[in-house]
Amino acid sequence: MAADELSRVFAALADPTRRDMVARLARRDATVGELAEPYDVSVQAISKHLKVLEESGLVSRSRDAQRRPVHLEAEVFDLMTKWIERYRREAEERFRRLDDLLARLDDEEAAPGGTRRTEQERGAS
Amino acid sequence: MAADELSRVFAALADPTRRDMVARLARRDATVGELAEPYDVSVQAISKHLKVLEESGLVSRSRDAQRRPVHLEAEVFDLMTKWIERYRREAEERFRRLDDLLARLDDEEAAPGGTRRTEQERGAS
DNA sequence: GTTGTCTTCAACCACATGGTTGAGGAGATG
DNA sequence: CATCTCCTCAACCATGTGGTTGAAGACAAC
Repeated sequence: MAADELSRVFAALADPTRRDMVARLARRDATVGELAEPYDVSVQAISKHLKVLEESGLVSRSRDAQRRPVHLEAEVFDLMTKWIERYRREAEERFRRLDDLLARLDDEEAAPGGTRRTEQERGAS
Repeated sequence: MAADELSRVFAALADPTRRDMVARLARRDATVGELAEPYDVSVQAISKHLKVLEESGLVSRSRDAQRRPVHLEAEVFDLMTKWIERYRREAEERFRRLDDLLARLDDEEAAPGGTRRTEQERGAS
């Protein structure tokens, strides 16, 4: 998997177990044992998932005796939403421009100037 | 990788080449060849990336002679943003409540009733 | 100091992923 | 028909990922 942060964050959330852990951590911090409890896998497997989440920046760990409380770092979400929203916006603007174009073609069709375009050619759905 | 759609979408975007393709497709549709041109990998590799994007629902392909124009399906972005925003909101509300709690503790400290909490115990950063 | 609890490290395994090359399908064009 | 272009399929390879078990580190508690 690529090394840049955005890739690590997307990859970290591309696993249902890790997404569920993040969902639970949004409500409250938790220890590794608490996090592992609901799932039918070893604690070591959860420890590995946490390592992935930590390396993506989604999660941080402190220390409390033998325990390692896990805390969600929600700011990292911004990285993703900024990326997504940027291209969603571009795609939507482009779609809007296409709407304008189709509307203009409709006008031409209704108006004097002879247009050769048919409903068919424009791909009526 | 897990089979559910959200996992597939996150996984699809966890690769810089695929993210770049999505970014370019936000501006305009493109053929496989056009998409492959900027990258230093084989066309077959790009074809594989497109398969991943298509199976995640981020992209659709039509047909134009031998060409297979690729189109971005931006609605899928909503799946992700909804997931992200839900837990970001929960985490923020929780943070806000913590702020309230700390403010209330400050009040108690300043007011009559003897509280045992010290600045230390609350973990002043 | 020994024991017990929480967690991680290491080695291993099965399988997915991203890349390669080579062959071939689908269609336009000579 | 022959050929060229655009694209995908198949086989292969190296590496990454998610899981396992066993050992061990860090700390509390007896």
